[in-house]
Amino acid sequence: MTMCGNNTRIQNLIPKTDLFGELSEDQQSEIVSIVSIRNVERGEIVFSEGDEGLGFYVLLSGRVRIFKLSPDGKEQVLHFPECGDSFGEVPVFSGGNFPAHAQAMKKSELLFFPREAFIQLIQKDPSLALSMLAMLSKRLRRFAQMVESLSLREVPGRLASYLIQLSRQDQTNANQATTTVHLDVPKSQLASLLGTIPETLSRIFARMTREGLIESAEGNAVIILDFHGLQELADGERRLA
Amino acid sequence: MTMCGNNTRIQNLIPKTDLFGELSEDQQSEIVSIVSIRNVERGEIVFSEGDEGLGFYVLLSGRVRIFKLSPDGKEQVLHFPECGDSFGEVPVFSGGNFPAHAQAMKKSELLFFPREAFIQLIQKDPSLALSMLAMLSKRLRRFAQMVESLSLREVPGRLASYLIQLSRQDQTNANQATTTVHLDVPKSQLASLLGTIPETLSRIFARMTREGLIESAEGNAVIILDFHGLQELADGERRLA
DNA sequence: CGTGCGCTTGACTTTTTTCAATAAAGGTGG
DNA sequence: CCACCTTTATTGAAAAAAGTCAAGCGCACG
Repeated sequence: MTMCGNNTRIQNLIPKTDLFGELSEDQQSEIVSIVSIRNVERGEIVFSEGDEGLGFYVLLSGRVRIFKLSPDGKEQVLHFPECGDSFGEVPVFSGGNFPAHAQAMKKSELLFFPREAFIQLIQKDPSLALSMLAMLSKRLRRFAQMVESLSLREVPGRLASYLIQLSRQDQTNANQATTTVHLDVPKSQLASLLGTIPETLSRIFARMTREGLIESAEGNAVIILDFHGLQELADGERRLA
Repeated sequence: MTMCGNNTRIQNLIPKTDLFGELSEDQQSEIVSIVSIRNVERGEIVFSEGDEGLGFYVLLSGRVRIFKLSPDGKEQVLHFPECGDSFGEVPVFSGGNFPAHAQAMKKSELLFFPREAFIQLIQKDPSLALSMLAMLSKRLRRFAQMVESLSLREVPGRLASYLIQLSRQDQTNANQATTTVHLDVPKSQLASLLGTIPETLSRIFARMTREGLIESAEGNAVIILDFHGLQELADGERRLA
């Protein structure tokens, strides 16, 4: 039920996703035939925790956050899908409802995969199943990491890990004495991803600056001075004053 | 390379697992042909975080804990597989190493599934893939719950949730005014599962007792008096003095 | 009948959150 | 282009939650 123009766009983007990139052209057109596209505006809720999970999504463009909400309104971000990543798959395979909320942080394009049709596709095509298993396994690994991080490390260590991780992804040379990384989300959202609040995050950036680990954290740019020091923080071998 | 006696035992147990219960007899014997059995003693490490993941396990009998270790020796339990549950699947599908440690808490019997052979099985048999997707999805849901719990709720709320969950599983009537639940792990391990330490857990049991939410928590038996009060604690609508 | 391990309790410290106030930044409409 | 307003970020002071350290109890097991 998608328009022709959309189908062309989908056909161009499907091959770039982890999930479908390795499929044959025939298989890819089968995918195209079951998906629909959904455009969402900044702030729009894609789905809420507890909604019936009739299918899952793939992020084509824009930015979405997946998060939990506590009774008193505090938020914990579970993850930010990258473009090409799927989200909301859990109820597709285990039934029931979405385990978390999904909200667009800016205008975004999503693909929607209806549950039944997708399961039929998997049954015809084990390699698709393996791709999905790989996707869920990676997520599981990151969640395990997150649990460890929340429980076993203090906020400075979690932030240090995050900065190191970012600097690895960033094209700039991670072994330079001085490296600039660019936060891909507002600091308030980063706080929520790290399991803390903006005030605490702000104070820790300030302490890191005082100790010469970073030069500054202004706007979304963090200038790293002491890579090795950050690594020690992340490993719990060092602590901030 | 398993002995005949073991094969019989495996054949009896395979049908009881979530993963393989719905397969045909032919498919089940294919499973039997690739697995090997592994017996472990109390305290024995099944695998360590960072080990190469050459396959995954299914718990047949006994008890195993999956946990993370911090540099300074603190532990966070990720989960306790039930009999019939698989664990250590992540590297099978996403490659790389085990994301956590697995240790037997008592003498246990495990099935080992070698990676390559299992993947070939999946390729022949999409319903096996769907079972595994369901297993990983359920785990993902529980991990998301755990992250929420660690980040958004205090220890009393986490413990209350755990007790309520236990009482639902327990055969005894959950709507009785007074219900006794039996902890299936030592309190020190429960503390680690809840992301805290034994001292804190102990103090919270004491506070719950003082407030009349439970009558006692002696040994592994917790006698619940005020089910509704626990629910309020879990939902953050109430706090301990 | 010790010995050791798991559990409990107390006093104290550390980390993080809460509350409040202010400053800076970004977008909108006059 | 600027004034305004909302959102986002920072900083301080105080409170709360949980962790550390230390000591003691009780029960199981050798």
